[in-house]
Amino acid sequence: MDQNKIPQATAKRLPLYYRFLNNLNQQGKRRVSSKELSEAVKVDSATIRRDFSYFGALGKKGYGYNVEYLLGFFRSTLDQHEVTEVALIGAGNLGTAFLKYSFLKNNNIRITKAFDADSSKVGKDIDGVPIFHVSDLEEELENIRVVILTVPASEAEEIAEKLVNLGVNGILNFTPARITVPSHVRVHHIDLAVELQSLVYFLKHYPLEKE
Amino acid sequence: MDQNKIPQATAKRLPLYYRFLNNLNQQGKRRVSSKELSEAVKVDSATIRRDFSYFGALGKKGYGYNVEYLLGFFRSTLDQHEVTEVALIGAGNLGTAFLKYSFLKNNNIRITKAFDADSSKVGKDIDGVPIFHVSDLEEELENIRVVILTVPASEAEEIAEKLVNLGVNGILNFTPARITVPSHVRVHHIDLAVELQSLVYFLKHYPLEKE
DNA sequence: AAAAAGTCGTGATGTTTTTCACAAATTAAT
DNA sequence: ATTAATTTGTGAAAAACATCACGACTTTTT
Repeated sequence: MDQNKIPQATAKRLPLYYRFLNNLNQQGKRRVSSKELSEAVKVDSATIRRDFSYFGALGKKGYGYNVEYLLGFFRSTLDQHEVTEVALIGAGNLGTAFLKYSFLKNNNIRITKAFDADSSKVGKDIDGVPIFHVSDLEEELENIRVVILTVPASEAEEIAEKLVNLGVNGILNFTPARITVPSHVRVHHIDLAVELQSLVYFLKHYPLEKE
Repeated sequence: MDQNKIPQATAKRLPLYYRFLNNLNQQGKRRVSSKELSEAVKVDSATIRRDFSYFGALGKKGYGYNVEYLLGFFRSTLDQHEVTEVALIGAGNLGTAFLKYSFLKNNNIRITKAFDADSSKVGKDIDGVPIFHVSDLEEELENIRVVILTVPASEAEEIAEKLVNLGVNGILNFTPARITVPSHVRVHHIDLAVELQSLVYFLKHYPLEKE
């Protein structure tokens, strides 16, 4: 579609840069160097310059980057001019955390509908997001193409299949189940237990320098 | 300390393998091939074989891997014989999700204490984990070395510093703040907003094959 | 006006990770 | 017994990613 030349590793960092540039801009900062950015987002400054360079020469030698210009550039690169609607499936603790998570208000992604299997939650809303019953997915999902999946692991596979049939092509999967989907659907897994266990493993087996 | 030869990418996948082997074992399965594993955890089978090979020849040609043997091997590699105590700082929605997250019961990591700034929560417990006030960190944290940080972003930096002073050397940071810590402290960032935004970006710019 | 300091963009290099592809070994089928 | 089908473990190649280091240009200081 676009420039498929941008490395995936770079693409993953773009939202991070974008958020930090927003912060800088709100603080009234006019310019920023790759070194400052590096300290803030904890990414090597050469990596940052390289990342930016995939989009052309965005900076000025001896000066750095103009915050407003860079912000505008990333805003359009990240399609922040249009709203992306997202649905949340599973309004348990984790799901609720997402619905109340104010950092999503920094950008143009909106969770507009939530679904749950618990009838007692249906009809209510959390932070303004209405909750529907999962059996109403077909009628209510409409043209939403991205969902956050925070259901119990045992439900994941079945619900994922239903979602795909309804046209979803992006799933942010927080369940430990590695769901199987057709090749045109993208799934990003965030596996909380794995993250924690892996941190513990690194601590024991990859000791860091004591300063 | 150990074999620092194991690539980090491999180390990150170990807990995933471990969990899946546990499932297989509970299902009574005796043998498994890298191909089956691959389909289940969505990692290329050659990568799995390579990963395993760092630990020696664990399988048998023409046969595959013995589930019980492999499980036992990973159990000790991942130090599952001893319990790792973890504290949770910030018992909001996200923190509560962790406390109730049963998948941590599959392994030997235990969240034993939670802390929050909200006095009305202090003294209660969530799923058996007692909640203390953050001002009592010094007395209560004791010899816990790993924490899950689910506080508001504005508090992150200050609390992280306090934690480090109390001897913490591993932080699983769910706040959008990129905290600054001494070099002997390991921080893994999980940035929910970035993950969601990055998924949306990939969907728009890296279209997948239609089958 | 000149010198010093700062900073980008990028060629080149180094590192890490993934993947291919196949000999060797084992199991299963005939 | 023989043949066919599996499957590992790994050398080698490829791909992806990060970092170094420096010329070129800009800003700041003297």
